[in-house]
Amino acid sequence: MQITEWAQRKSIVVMSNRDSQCIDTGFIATGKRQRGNNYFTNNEVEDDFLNTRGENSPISTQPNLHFAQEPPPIQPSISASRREETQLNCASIVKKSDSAATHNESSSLSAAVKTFEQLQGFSKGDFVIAGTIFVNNAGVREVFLSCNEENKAPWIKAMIDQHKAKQKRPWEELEQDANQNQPQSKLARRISSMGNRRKRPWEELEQDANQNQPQSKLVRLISSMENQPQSCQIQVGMIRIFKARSALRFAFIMIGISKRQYDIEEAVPTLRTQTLHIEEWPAHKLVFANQVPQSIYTGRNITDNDDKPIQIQLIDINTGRQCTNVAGLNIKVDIVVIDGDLEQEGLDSDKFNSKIVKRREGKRPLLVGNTEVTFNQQGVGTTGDICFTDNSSWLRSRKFRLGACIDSKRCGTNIKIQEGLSEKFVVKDQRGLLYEKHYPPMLNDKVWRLEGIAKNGKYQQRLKEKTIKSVQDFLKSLNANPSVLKEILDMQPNAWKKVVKHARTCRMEPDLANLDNNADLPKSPGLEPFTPNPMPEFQQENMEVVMNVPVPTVDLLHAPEIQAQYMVRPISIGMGMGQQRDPAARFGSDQMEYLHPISSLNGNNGPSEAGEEMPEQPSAGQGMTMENDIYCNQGYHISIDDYISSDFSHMTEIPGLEFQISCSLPKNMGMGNQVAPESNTSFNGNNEPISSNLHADEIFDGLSEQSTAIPNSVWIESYQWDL
DNA sequence: TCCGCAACCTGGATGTTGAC
DNA sequence: GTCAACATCCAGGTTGCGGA
Repeated sequence: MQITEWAQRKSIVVMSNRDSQCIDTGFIATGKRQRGNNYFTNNEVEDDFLNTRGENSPISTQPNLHFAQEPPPIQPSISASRREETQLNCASIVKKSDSAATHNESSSLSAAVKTFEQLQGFSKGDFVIAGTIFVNNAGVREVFLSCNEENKAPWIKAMIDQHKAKQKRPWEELEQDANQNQPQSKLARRISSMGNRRKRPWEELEQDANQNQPQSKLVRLISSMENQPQSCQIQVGMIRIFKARSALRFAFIMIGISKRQYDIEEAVPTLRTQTLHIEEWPAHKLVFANQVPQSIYTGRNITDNDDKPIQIQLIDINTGRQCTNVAGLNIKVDIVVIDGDLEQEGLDSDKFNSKIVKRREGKRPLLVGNTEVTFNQQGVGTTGDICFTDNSSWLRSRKFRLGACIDSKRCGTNIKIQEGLSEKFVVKDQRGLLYEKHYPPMLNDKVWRLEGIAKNGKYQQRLKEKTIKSVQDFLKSLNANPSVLKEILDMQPNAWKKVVKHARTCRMEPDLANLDNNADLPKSPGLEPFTPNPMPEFQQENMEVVMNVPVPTVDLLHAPEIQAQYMVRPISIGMGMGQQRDPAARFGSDQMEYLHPISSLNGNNGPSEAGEEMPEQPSAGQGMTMENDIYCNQGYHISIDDYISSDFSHMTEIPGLEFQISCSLPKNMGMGNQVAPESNTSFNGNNEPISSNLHADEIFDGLSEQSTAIPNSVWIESYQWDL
């Protein structure tokens, strides 16, 4: 069945002035046929068509392909009740259509119409339409909707008005003034400079899309309306909704339905009719089964996030299931490089082929190695050793995708299989490994492995002058006196927070001493996040105030008998309103019921239920984890994860909430003289509540600043445990 | 192959301007 | 006065190129 034939039968011009491919066609909405009028239901439309054909057309199995024998007649004005009825019917039709759609929902005609309704404020009930959807090489979908004569004119007018309203920009009038030799206003100068500035990526994209349009959309719209021969009674309205940085770009074209028969090609010689064959719909598609890393280095084998080979599966589009028995098919899949700006949505062979990235001039083939994949009997193909020889920065998208396609001729099959695309990723020059940041950083990493500190950059030089060369040095300085370190770096506040946060994720490994400090390979990217061992037993009688810094880390290195994993987490955090360590005495009996321990890392915040019992305080010999030692007033608590990430923002929004933060360490953990005992602190100052949006770092700064002023307002604990 | 240099790109911070 | 949009500045990140 051809659209041309269908259109001629229905006196509908299906048109496109671009190189577009039809991807969907059918009736979007019709009314219900009743005695005395000529509304059609979807099924009736299909029945009519089949009856006309007198045979079981393959189209009957194709969703969204429902053609009526006769074109919808002129529709009388729709009453409110009729409109509601129609809309209900339409919803049913669309739902049915959607459920049976054999291709991506976002590519379907009904999805386009839904979008159109939302953006333009029209209802399907306002018009009786047939429709078809095309996608051109630029990835823009064009939806052709036909409506009845009666509603056509007001619809077009409304579309134009809305389009004008959207296009109107405040400076346009001033720009016009400037063109008329009026003295330039500041705004006009700004407009002028805007014209010279570098275009933003989405503007370039828009420009590309517009290059397919020799005239503005509105000009074309009006022009086409004026120039169409009366005999055709064709009115064309067009609005392009362009959404920057989004693949959802629809161009809506409304075409009228003529009551008369006419020669389509003669009447509209510049328009091209589209052909759709049922055989063109692919039944299977290739899918990348595992995820390609977001960044890949040249010269490195392409594997997934788990360092396993990339796998490709053959999927039945209709069922969505994997084809597990392909033994009889001689299928070989080629792996190619695709421009990252190609989207899965509306993917077809032409678009796929047009986006294959070739090598740059003078360069080696972009992808080297075994780029041919053979399916096993389970329908899974596995890539061999393949790697990139060139980075992806020279593309506008700056990203590649891997593409999987099948050469039908070479495979000796007529089966059409939709090409597959991986997620987009960046391919970096392998030299990038030389300055890659480490997540998490290691203590013996150079300090420029931290975010915000460039190799040989300004900050590294400043730190170097103060003999801060490694992450370990950085953390030492941070713990001893963060304000001094902050002063040395003299960073922007956000940059400072960023580098501190990154440094605090520092991870230590048992074989630390054996690591090569200058090794440039990424350090164990797949390592699991640090998990502390169970804490040893406390010996409360050995309590000793030792420090005030939030993250006891560096000096612990001098206690080799202590396992590293104790070092990167705070041992205890106290949050409260007073000095006593006994929460009951500290908060008073009236608040006791709201106090509760942090017994897990689930991050729950908020008042606990009344009546919850106070936890027992740690005592000698009692197994206790640090999570059990975090309190605050008003029934809120802070999780260890929050502490690690230094994010107290949700806490500081609580009026009246006061912080008191302290950390304690076993006294034999080698803190030595790094922290002066007199710097033991609290952060409730003069018992004034903290109500501003303080970041953890600011809290810590406050700790230092206020420590000497309130020497006795301390709630710090220390325990010793047997190691 | 490694390294240094320089140019360019990118993103965040900040200031300016006009609309409301 | 506030907010949004935009330009400008700045520093880190990335990459091409040439020399050792």
